[in-house]
Amino acid sequence: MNAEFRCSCPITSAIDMIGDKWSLVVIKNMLFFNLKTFKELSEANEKIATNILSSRLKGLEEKGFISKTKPSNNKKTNLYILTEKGLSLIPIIIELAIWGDTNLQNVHPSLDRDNPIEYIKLNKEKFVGVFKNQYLDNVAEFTL
Amino acid sequence: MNAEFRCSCPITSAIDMIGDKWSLVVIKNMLFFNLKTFKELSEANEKIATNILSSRLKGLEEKGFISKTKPSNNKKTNLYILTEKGLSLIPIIIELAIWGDTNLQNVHPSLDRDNPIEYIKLNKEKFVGVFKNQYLDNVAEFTL
DNA sequence: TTGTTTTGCTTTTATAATGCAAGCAAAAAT
DNA sequence: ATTTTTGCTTGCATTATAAAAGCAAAACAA
Repeated sequence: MNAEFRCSCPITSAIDMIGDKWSLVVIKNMLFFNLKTFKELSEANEKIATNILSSRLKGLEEKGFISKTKPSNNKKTNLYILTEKGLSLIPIIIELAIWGDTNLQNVHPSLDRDNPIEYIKLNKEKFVGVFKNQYLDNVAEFTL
Repeated sequence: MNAEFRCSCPITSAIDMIGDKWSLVVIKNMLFFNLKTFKELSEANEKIATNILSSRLKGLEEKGFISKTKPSNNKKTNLYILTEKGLSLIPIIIELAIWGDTNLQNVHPSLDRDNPIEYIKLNKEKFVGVFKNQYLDNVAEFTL
């Protein structure tokens, strides 16, 4: 996962940065399911291999999307928290959610539909803020 | 590029569908630069290898994002045209453009900035329609 | 009409990304 | 003091991407 850029196009460059198979999935699991530890992330539905998770967490930290901290009461467990830069990806993730929800039901019958996407469509901008604040609330104790 | 799905999450499933290194790049070049032939697509800035382009065009056609036609006056050249399903990816592509434009300048000094992204940010929904209509105008002669 | 290009690929071989299984040390729990 | 958990790493298999060459049919130029 080398972050070289193929050309000067911002779209292609965004894909070069976060367009691998796992980066956005990890960030989504942190954002929507409040997963924070290696264990939690490795047990998410997507079943990422631990060596890949390890290398993605390293990469995401180097690129500034997440920060790694230890909780005061535990010397083993690391907490991975989204930074502002990580949260800046919310609009992309929301568009992926909407697109998947509206376009994939036919080819993917078991796709989750018990989600609030119909509401999100009505006011995307608002929900970008909602998800961001929800996340910041959730991690507030670790970022003070 | 197998379109199997890792889980039932619409975000992860969207990435499974269009999250490889090239699919969105090819679609972007069709959409914004009106590239339509194998030759034109292979000569775009990203310099995709012809074997990869070939396999992506096949995959995108199978998945319904593009359609392949021959112009009436030429028996050799194929024209690849975005379908409605292909055009449904515009919101994702626009978010990638905005994100890349606002977040990548520091790490990618030669990033294009002579683009209308500042305007697009002001009214994303509108520009989704603008780009779609612009494209449909451009390919009208081939889709009648 | 006979070369010569062009187009749209395929084939081959190399490298990089991802996946799977096992292993392992430090910390935490019992 | 022993077992379990956590957060990884290592080794190897598989898949995806890349680079280069080749090639037949169509289009073009002479």
